[in-house]
Amino acid sequence: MARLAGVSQSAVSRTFTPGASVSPVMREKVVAAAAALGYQPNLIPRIMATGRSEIIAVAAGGFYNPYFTDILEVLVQMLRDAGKQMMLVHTESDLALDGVVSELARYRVDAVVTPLSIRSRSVADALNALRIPIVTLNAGVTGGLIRAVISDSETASARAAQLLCRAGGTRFGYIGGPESPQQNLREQGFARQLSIRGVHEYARAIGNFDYDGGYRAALQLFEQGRPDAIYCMNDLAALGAMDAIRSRLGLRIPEDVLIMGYDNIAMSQWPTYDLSTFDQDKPAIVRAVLAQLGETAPQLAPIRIPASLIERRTTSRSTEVA
Amino acid sequence: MARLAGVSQSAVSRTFTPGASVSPVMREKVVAAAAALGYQPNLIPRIMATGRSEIIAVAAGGFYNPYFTDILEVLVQMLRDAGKQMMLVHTESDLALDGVVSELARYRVDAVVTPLSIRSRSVADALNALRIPIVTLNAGVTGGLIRAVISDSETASARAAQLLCRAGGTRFGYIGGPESPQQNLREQGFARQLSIRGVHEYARAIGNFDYDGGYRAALQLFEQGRPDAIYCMNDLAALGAMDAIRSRLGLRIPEDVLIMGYDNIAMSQWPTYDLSTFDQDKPAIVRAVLAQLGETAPQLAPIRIPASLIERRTTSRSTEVA
DNA sequence: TTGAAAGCGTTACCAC
DNA sequence: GTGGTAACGCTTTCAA
Repeated sequence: MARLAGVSQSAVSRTFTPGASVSPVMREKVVAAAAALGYQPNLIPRIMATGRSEIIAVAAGGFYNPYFTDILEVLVQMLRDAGKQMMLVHTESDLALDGVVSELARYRVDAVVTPLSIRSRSVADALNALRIPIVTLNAGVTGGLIRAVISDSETASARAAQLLCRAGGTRFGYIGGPESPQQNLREQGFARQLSIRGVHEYARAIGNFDYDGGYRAALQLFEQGRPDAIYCMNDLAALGAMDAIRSRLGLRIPEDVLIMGYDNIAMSQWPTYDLSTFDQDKPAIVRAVLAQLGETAPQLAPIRIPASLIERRTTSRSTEVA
Repeated sequence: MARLAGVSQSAVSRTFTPGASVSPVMREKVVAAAAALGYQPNLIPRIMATGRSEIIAVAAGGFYNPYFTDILEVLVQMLRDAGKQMMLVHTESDLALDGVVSELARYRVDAVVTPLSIRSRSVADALNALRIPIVTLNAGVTGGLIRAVISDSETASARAAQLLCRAGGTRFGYIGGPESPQQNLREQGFARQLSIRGVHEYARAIGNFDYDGGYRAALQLFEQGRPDAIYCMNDLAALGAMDAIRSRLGLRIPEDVLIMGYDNIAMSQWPTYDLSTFDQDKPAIVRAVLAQLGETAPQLAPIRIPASLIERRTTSRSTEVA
């Protein structure tokens, strides 16, 4: 009610609306009054009047994975720079997504961003029915209001196969996660490149995206044979695998076993691990997400963000130099 | 406008208000109509009418520290269970807090939760002036609308000194973080217990709460002397210290150096580290925060949540058994 | 450029 | 137990 201190509410509204026409005199009066009263316009009625909240919801889970929390941090910062607020909800599976989104809809959030993969057409349909734009940071079903920004896993994974071969790998292993689009893309990219190079077989084990999963998967891999070059679909699992290989199996890395991950989480560069991996350009990913938030026309294809190879000690076997 | 499908808006409002008096018949009619139209009450006008948003804001930084993201995860889940939403904003320093909170105020958030320590009276005053309840997960200035829920650092740190002595430590070291209330409490608790045990000197080095800080601090510690028992104010720094001690200094843990941390982050139990530490009971902490959100009377003293000792290999020297 | 007035979709209060 | 009606504090449209 800052309008007691000057003129009409229209004037106040206009001074606080970016591109409105107010005379300098008017604006000055209003600003002075606002400062005196410590007045700040309430955003709630604005949302009601305009239908836009400037709130972006993020539905995420897996906070144990530094990759997700890194993305979350970049996202929360860039959203704020873009003048938007973030509402955060915890969601473990895409199956729960439509429930979460419909709840969020009641707050009139402008869009939902999620690292979850939308795995089925039925979930996608339920989501589209809610009429809220969704940007997923994962491969999966898209179309309608669902858009995707993904890491270019196939290209990177082919590169991994290449590097492991060059570094002297001869018996390959792959540690993946539960069935999911990214899991499949990474394994395919890896397998294809291997087969181009004449390697048509490799051991595989499925972990759970986390450290323990990688630890167990590595042991399984060695029950099947004696791989000397392992590609893991994410760093956290790779670190678990490294520990299993070193402490449980008593093998050396990279001398006995080469290993690579994906994500470039902070721990991967700790000297104990010094893991070769692919860096996902988080700012680029988030920028792409923000750009998608502005778009309205259905997306033709997911935006692919290239990942860059980070070579560290786990792939630098001396034979390479020899 | 589900009211086209039955009766008055008051009736609709009542069916969607938990403790309201509606006849089963009425409720049935409304629910049916809502289901048919896919109607869900818009929460924005409700906020405007009631003044309560059921939104709790969280102002946090330091996502690189798993302790914070663990707390965040528990918080986001429990808030939801309590029927509230979380708005997340990134904030590195308490100095920025009043700016952030006043911005949040425009969304009519019910309260702000932050792991940041409110270090000065002037920041506290500025915050109180905004008339928004604040719960900090850290020691510091409280009073007015500012409440605190903290880990009982002093007791735990005394316990650390005790354990390191019993395990055979004779020359002590402490790795802390930048000046902050928790840093001081942990160092004091540790130092006091040492001095009770007749140890009046210890080496100290200041890191930066993170891995690199701990790594460098450990090296500094060993430039000052040759400590054989080190207490770190948090796990992340302890892990950095462990790597420095092992790879750079070539010493063994626990044979040559005992070490302890605080927080019990996931990585501390990885076999490579197997770090003794203090577990902060995150659900208990968050429950206490939620309880504080309901309180209105000024808080007399910060709520202290005990931390429990987790003994692992880094403090189990064989001399202990001897 | 400015002011008046009508909405926005709820809740809250008051009769019935 | 129910319906009517006045807020809530903005934006928007329309005249001046």
